[in-house]
Amino acid sequence: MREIQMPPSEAKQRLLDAAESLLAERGFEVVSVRDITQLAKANVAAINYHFGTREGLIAWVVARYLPPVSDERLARLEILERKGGAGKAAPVEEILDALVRPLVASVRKSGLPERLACLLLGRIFAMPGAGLSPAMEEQRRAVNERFTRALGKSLPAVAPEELVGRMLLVVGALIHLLMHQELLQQLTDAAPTLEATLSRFIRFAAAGLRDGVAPETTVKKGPQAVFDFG
Amino acid sequence: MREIQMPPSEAKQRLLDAAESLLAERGFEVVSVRDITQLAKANVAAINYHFGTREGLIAWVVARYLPPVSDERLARLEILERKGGAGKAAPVEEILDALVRPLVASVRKSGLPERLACLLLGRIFAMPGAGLSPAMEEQRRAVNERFTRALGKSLPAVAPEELVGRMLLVVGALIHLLMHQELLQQLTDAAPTLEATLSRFIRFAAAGLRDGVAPETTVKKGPQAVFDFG
DNA sequence: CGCGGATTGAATCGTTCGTTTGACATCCGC
DNA sequence: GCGGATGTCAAACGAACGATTCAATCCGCG
Repeated sequence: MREIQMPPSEAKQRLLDAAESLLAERGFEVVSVRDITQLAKANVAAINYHFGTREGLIAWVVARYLPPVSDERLARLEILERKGGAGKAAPVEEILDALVRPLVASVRKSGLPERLACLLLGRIFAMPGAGLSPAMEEQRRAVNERFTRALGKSLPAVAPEELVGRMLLVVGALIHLLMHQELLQQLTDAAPTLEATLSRFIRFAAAGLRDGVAPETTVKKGPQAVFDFG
Repeated sequence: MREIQMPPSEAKQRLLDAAESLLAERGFEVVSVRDITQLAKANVAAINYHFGTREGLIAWVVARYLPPVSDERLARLEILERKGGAGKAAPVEEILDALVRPLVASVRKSGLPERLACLLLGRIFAMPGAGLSPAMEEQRRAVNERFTRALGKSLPAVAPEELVGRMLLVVGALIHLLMHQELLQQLTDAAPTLEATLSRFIRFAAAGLRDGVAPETTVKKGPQAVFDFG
């Protein structure tokens, strides 16, 4: 046939990249292996060769995004707690910052357009119990538990069950924000940056978490923006 | 053949009920017409006969849930505003109550178990731009706009774009709550009622929406933003 | 050079998808 | 009773799905 051939196994990378884009754009359930191979300019068999099954490829995509975010979240939280010393509880805003800032790091690091990267992260966090590998599932659970405990220390006046209930709302708000951030840019005239949007999320979530607790019993962060990169 | 035959077009109702359960449990994208007809003990062709297409059936299911909720939401909001009189703005909590109470009414009215009904509502509100008919889409948009304006009157100190951003978070928290309410029942020992959970949502959302506002502030003019959250 | 593992390609597997067909059953106004 | 709506049924349609096969090709290494 005399056809030139691609360098070995760049196809694997192309498949991962193509899968990333398509899964982000359309969702995990409606993207077919043929969609992916077509965008990646690869053969249908390549997916099964490199990743075993379609689910295997999806697991690879998730594994490229979720663990770095989880690790950095935990690392930031640990730094935060160390900084405060033994008895001190960190301000709610800073804990939420540790939860959220790894997301923008992940978005920037990925080669994807900001919109797609946010969509992908949103979809990953929105699919608990459906498709995530047990390891990823456990990791996500551990991070949630860790942050809930940390917030509990900063909000001793909030009963543990109440805190869990509020955290469910916090996580939901964050997921929805990630998946529909684009709406903000067409609803408002100006196009807010991702940092500004997440900063608003932090203020909103902190206010919600703190609801009903007397001001003096909570460690508060100053009024300055959490996300001031520039 | 001598086969008994079902009463005329009870099958249509059975198909709707079966579709409701399955769509709630598994999601709109992964339920096949054969899944539905099997649960409904009906023939595969019945779906196309009664609803035209698979999407037609889904539209019927959505049309059974969404419009009543939207109508009652608007009705409650109107009562609220009438009650307050011309210049008075309603309390934030009462506006949020008008937003969520129709949900529990819909859950109770539906024949579905509470868990499934909440799941279905959550999935409906979570799929903006994907699958909803233009009429439903517009209805949802109108409700969002209406409530955002009402909240803007009660929170004149919050800039309109800021309010839109916060509403995105409110809606996200509500959707996530509807879809993962079950988690609360296994994370906490006690099983909170739907009303209690939604009441917590109201307090949380009100606190988040009110963040940073002094008790009394000046009234600002709202812009002509189009309101469309998920 | 030639061997061998790694990778790709075209073709095809069996399955499931949504939809359609046409025969058959039931009901109702005439 | 008869005939046309109204439903239901088994069967089949073409298309798309994930996965597999197997020969062809590439590349490092002897």
